[in-house]
Amino acid sequence: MAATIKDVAKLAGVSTATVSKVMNGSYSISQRTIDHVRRAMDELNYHPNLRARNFARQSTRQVLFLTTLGENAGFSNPHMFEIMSGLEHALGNKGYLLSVKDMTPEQAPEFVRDVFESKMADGMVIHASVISKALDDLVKQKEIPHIVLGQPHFPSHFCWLDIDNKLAGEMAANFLLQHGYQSLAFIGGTDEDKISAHRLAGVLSVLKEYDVIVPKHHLQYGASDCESGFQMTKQLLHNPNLPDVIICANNYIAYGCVSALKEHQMKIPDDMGVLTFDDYPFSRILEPKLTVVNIDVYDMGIQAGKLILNKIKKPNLQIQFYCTLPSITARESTKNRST
Amino acid sequence: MAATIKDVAKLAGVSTATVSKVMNGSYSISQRTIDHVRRAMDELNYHPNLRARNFARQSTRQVLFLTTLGENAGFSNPHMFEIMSGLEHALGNKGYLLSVKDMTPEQAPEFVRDVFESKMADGMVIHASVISKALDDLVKQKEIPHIVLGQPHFPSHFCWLDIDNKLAGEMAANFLLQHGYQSLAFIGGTDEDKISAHRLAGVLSVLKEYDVIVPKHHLQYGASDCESGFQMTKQLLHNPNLPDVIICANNYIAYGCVSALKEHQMKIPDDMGVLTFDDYPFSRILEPKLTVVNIDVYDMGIQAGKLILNKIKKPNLQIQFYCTLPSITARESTKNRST
DNA sequence: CTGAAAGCGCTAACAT
DNA sequence: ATGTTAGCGCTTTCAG
Repeated sequence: MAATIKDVAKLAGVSTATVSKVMNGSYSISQRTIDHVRRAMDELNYHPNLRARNFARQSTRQVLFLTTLGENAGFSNPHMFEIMSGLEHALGNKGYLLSVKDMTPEQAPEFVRDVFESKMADGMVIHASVISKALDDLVKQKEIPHIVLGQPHFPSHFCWLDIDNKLAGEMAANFLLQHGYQSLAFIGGTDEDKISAHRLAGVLSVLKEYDVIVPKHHLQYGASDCESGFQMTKQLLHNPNLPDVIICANNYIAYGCVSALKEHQMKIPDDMGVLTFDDYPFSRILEPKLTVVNIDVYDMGIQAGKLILNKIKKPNLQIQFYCTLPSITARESTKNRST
Repeated sequence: MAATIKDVAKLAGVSTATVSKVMNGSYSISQRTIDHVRRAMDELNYHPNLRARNFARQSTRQVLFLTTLGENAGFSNPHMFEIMSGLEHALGNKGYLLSVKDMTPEQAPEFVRDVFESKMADGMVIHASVISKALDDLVKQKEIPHIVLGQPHFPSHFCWLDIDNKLAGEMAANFLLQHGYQSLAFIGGTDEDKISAHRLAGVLSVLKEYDVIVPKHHLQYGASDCESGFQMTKQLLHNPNLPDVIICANNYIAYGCVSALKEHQMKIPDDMGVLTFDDYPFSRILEPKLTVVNIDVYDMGIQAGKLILNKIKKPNLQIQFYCTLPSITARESTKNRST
């Protein structure tokens, strides 16, 4: 049987209260006693029982990550796991443990309520894929410490965190203009693809600022996959009025775009520049390697961890965040044309 | 303040023991009482305090997943997260919660010991990337319920679970021979890459069985990346004695292989067949789509979950497992030559 | 600076 | 079929 606080107390010749104080760093204990207790703990190889501690403290030092974890999630959504890694690090650093729970939006309200009432976790990080109006009501009413990953697509009281895709679009456009590109095209998802839409909005806002006119056909919309990227690029090339660079809403579209350009014997970046968002999964492997506006999802996880810990400490903290700065990685698919 | 078991007992006019029995499905309670208690629970919106329950039960219904979660892990090792998804599902189904903890091999022994002594979790799933001889000793001595994901590269007492890469190699070779291929080449990693080595061993064992001779230069070894795949393929093509199919140890090598074949104007599958292992990340996207021997890592997670739950129930269960059957997905990069 | 003792909320053995 | 009660191991208040 493992040693308990009583054993330590007995061996050290003090009370259990004193042992507890030593463990928790109370100031009112003499160095002498501290040493005694420490020695006793070592000797007995004492490890405090966390279950008892959690119970007594009424806190588990545990944060729950709620998300949809379908089969193939590891491959189709590595970003989520990257966020999770960051989250774990931020929590682990502060002695908190991260737990993961697969969930549908339908199950979420009941589960969240249960977790909260049963004190299973001190706080929750909720992926936007499982939120709902019902969850919003619950979370607000019970004042449940939480952070939502991803901007909710409906008005809500959630405290959330997201990537600034519009800013990413702005950075892309600014970068290209500064490098002497004058005619930008954008191929991306339809309006349902909010990420693509935000990136495009950022691009357009910069172009407008600089009074750059964008011909209608320089904006192509389609599905967010390779095939669609291929088709959209062909559409673009069909019109004699060519852009000098194509901005692809994501890596899959970029893959199709590069294929189409190659088929048309166009050299990248000499005949056409290519820029995309997100450094995954093709941008580093494609020939030529692509210039990207990258988003640091790992850092997003860290931020989420810090936020939820804050929320746990000060539950009345009321924030709605929008953050993580994108960064540009210039590679071979663009060049400096201004020189 | 949330309702406790006492409140429920009082309202239902029974003892707390009875309420507890109702919750835990004891058979010796009359339907009448059950109904009363249930009603009282609903009325008070009672949720049992898990911290108290864990404490009383001396179990947390929680399994810890220990792994190295470096920055970029989500992108570089999606398989691990896919396993994790399967694991979560297997555990969640049985009412267990999965927690995740980043860890170095150096930290692992102390942490594992701590988890075990402190009863923080009922069992652990340990990724092979964090195991060590020290951990093996500890786990054996303390009889800690665990499953290691991945075959240890040293003699140990661990209970582990892995993909049968040798079998995957055998399946690849059998598949190709059955489809009329007669001269197989293999390009893969050096001996350090155990996965590649096992796959090759499987291939060779089948070829030996059928008395197929493999010319030395049909086996190429290099790094496990695209560039190396490219180079190894060029080496292969350099010799006039060409194989009719190239088996690539993994997707990255396959990517380089396909690039090299294209550069040499070789048509796939007409001039040369290509087969690879693992359906990620290029095999479904490359032109042509690749025939693969796939490994169901999600299922591996499920198996791991079932195993660890078994171990938790019956700690003296002594097994060393080797499992998850590979499966073949035939696509465009191979054809049937026997007709 | 230290100790006694009262919980924390639930479970389970035992008694009825 | 149901109730009594003794823990589970630690924290924390209050008294000394």
